[in-house]
This record gives sequence, C-alpha cells and structure tokens, in this order.
Amino acid sequence: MLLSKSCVYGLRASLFLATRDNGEYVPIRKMSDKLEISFHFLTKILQQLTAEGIMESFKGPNGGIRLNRNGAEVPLMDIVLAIDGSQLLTECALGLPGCGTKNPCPLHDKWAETRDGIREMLEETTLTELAEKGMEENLRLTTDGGFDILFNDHEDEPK
Amino acid sequence: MLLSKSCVYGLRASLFLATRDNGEYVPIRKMSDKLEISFHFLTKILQQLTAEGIMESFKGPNGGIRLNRNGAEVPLMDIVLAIDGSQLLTECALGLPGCGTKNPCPLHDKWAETRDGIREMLEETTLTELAEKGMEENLRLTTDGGFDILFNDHEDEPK
DNA sequence: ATATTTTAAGACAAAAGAGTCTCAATAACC
DNA sequence: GGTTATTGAGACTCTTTTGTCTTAAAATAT
Repeated sequence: MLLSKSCVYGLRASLFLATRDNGEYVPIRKMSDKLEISFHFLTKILQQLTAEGIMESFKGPNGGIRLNRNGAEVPLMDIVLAIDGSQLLTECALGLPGCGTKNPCPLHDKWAETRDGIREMLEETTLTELAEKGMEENLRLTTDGGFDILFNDHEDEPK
Repeated sequence: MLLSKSCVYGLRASLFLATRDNGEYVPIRKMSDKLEISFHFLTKILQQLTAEGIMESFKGPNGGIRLNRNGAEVPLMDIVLAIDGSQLLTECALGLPGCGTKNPCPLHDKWAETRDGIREMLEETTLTELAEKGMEENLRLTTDGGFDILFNDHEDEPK
C-alpha cells in the first residue's frame, strides 16, 4: 500500500474542504457523514493536519475545520508528509538503513528514479486543482456518488 | 510503505539466490544468517515463493531453496505479486472501490500515470540483472556489508 | 448561569502485520 | 534402523494500524 488509510482519509477530507473553501468552518461530523469515514477516526487525522498548520479548527456552534492556506495552493505532498511522514520518499526499497548514492543497494538507482515520479506527482498536484476537476466533471470522493452529493446539505434533516 | 516487509525480505532473498544460481540448493538458515532476517519468518516467505513456482525447495541434508527459472529471467514484479499481490498496481490512490477510467476519482489519471512508472520498473528489472550489478560493484544486500560477505562460507564454522 | 454544539485528548478494542516457537515430514548418511 | 539436516505447517505472541468510546474544554446562544 502506497499510503496509509489515515493518509488517504486525510486527502479525501482535504479535497472536500477545498471544494468549500469560502472561509466557513465545516463540522467534522458533516465530513465524516459525507465521506463515509468514522467520525472519531477522522477527528484524529484532522487534528494532525491542524497541528501542522494545514488546517484551522474552531470549537463550538458554527465551528469546524477549514483550510488554512491564505490563498496559497496546497500540494498533496503537504498532506502526505503531515500524516505518513517522508518515509515513502526517502526509504530504501530493500529496507537497508543508510542506503544512498554513497552506499547503495543494487536497486537504489532504479528505485530513486521511480520514487522521483511519485514525488513529482505529489508535489505538482494541488488540492484546488483536483477539487475543481472533481466539481467540473462530477467525479467521486465517496464509494457511491459524484461530487454533487457532497453539496445537498439537507438530506439529513428529515423534519 | 511501498512494499511490505515480507516482500522486501523476499526480494533480498531472491537476489541472494540469483548470485548463487548454480543449481545447488541454499539452506534457508544460511540465507537468514547472511541477510540478517529471522529464520522462521524467512521460511514462511520462501514457502510462498515456492508455492508460486518461483523457487524450488528440497528437504534433508544438502537441501534448501533455489531459483526455479529454467534459464528465464525473473522480473522483480513476480516476487512482488507473489507476496504483496496486485493491490499496489490496481488500487485507487484515494481508496475508492471500483475506481477506474469509467468512474474515476479526481486523482485517478495522475495516479495511473505514476503507477505505470512503478509497474514498468518492477517489470523491466530482473533478478539476474541486479545480482550481476551487485556483484560487479560490490553493493550491499545487508545492513553492513557488500556482496562479498555473502560468499565467505566458513566464518560461522570456527572449529 | 445553563444548555448546546462543536473540537481535543486519551483510554480502550479490534484487526492486520511481523516475528517466534514447536512439532511433523522428508531425505541423506551412518 | 537410527540420527541428523533440512523444509512444511500451524499455533502462538508482539507490535502497529485502524477504529471506537468517553470525558474534557471551548464557544455560542438563551
């Protein structure tokens, strides 16, 4: 598995927030409902992201989470590093400690090249880019539906 | 983590066998000693690889494990598929089931491209290729040493 | 002040991955 | 046959990841 489940959930939630990036806080409960992720688990993940300064949180009524980006683009890499750390991009493919150009394993060169492909993708892809693409083409962020289902806010208030 | 620890150990052991590919069986105990991998754990991993027909085993004195390749090159992909399965190369980066060209997530296209880089590397790199490179340049397959330490067979027989 | 809505923090449980141990089966050698 | 060297198979333990639950803290509204 390339990314941990926590990281994948973190990415999905980040994309969700990027589609609603209007300064309002989104409650975690709403995100966990829409994205079908355990509320408490998502809470812990988002705590990591707010600790890293990628998001901002606010307690109480009308509170929740929002992106904290001051207009700057957020590359996927930021989320991955905050949750999974740099392991994926630094570690030897054969698990040998201290493997590098100086003292490489037989796979080092090829893996370094492949890894650069991953790094590039994560660095050059941004949340807004994907969020816009997702909204334009009505792609999905959940098991079932398109981006549109993320927006009908009142389905869960039957009264 | 890209590959599981089992898979990484499997790759290291496969490379070790590729350096000694003269038809003789290598005891697992020797491999686990040289590669600094738990004997029983390595045994289980090698059992998977022999079950897949990638290796052959033989019990009793002078028994052990050897590559079963009939002269054919073994791409790293074979080992990875046998141990970790195809997950890495088929799964959605955002963990959405059934994500594909028909019903993609916003990241699908970019991830598919990146993933092809990984696939290509694993398919085009072979055990013999890496084993030869390792022997020529005395690279390492262990924490400490170069390929050369894999060959002095008598250090562990002090009498 | 009290009740309500929300995040924060941490204990706890379940599942998966990693690693250990024991015993059985097979083959060789004496 | 009996002993030894080896793989095979399965139970078992330990650790990490994933997921749940409970309580506290903060902010708002009445």
